[in-house]
Amino acid sequence: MSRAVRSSLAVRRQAHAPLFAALGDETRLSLVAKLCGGQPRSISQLTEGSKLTRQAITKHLRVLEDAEIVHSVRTGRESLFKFDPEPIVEIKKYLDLISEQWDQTLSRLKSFVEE
Amino acid sequence: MSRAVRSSLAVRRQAHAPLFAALGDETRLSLVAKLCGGQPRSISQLTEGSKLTRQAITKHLRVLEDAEIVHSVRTGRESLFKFDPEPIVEIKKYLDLISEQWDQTLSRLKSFVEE
DNA sequence: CTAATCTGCAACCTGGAGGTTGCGTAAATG
DNA sequence: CATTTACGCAACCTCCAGGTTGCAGATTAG
Repeated sequence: MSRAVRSSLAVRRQAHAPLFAALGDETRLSLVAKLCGGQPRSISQLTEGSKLTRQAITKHLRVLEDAEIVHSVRTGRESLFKFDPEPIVEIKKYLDLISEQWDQTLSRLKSFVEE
Repeated sequence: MSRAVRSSLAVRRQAHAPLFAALGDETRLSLVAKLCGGQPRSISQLTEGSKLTRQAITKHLRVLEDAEIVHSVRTGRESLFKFDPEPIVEIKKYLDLISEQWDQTLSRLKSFVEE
């Protein structure tokens, strides 16, 4: 493991854990799935069809908003939530670092066995 | 949003939420970072340098093991934990579905504006 | 054999996540 | 203007995640 990769994993850990946590809930994944379709939706719309209360959905949306996976804009009496892809990209980069580190290990192991 | 993509997001949601949740903790991300280096380590080794108790680390390892991000093998008096890359790959695929859905939206929006 | 090491199990504690209900207010509707 | 709709705030509840301590058993070391 190179020092560069290890430090990348360390430095970004604190920043990324809350992102994973925000996605670590079935209800919130459902909200993300609805919103990444592109069309901004109000809280009431997002509550439709759910077994949960509007307030519960609101709390989940706030969690996603804190993680910046979603942004809200108040328009009139309703607040519209829209998807922001940037944190998803960031998380994928982090996972790529892990995979990369693992692949390097495998290739080292392979060359070791081949000697 | 095509029906195929939407159903993929729905079907896999229940399976993926626990995976994200398992990664949604700084301590566990730290453990993953150590183990994806390739070398299997014992609980005591993984506890070294941490401010937490061995028992706390053990609990975190069990969470990672339930998510199959890590596997343990008891050898003698110590149990060795090793990294398993498969769930990480699975998570990346899921994030790719979300990104793909978002990109499709953008391209539709773009062609709409260009008309 | 004895002592040190590594672990598992169980009890216990605490804070916060996830959920509900109730109420008040602003905005759209008719 | 009266009513419905959409929302925010606050209090409250329950449960479990995350952490600790204590103890006992198995394994290794000297």
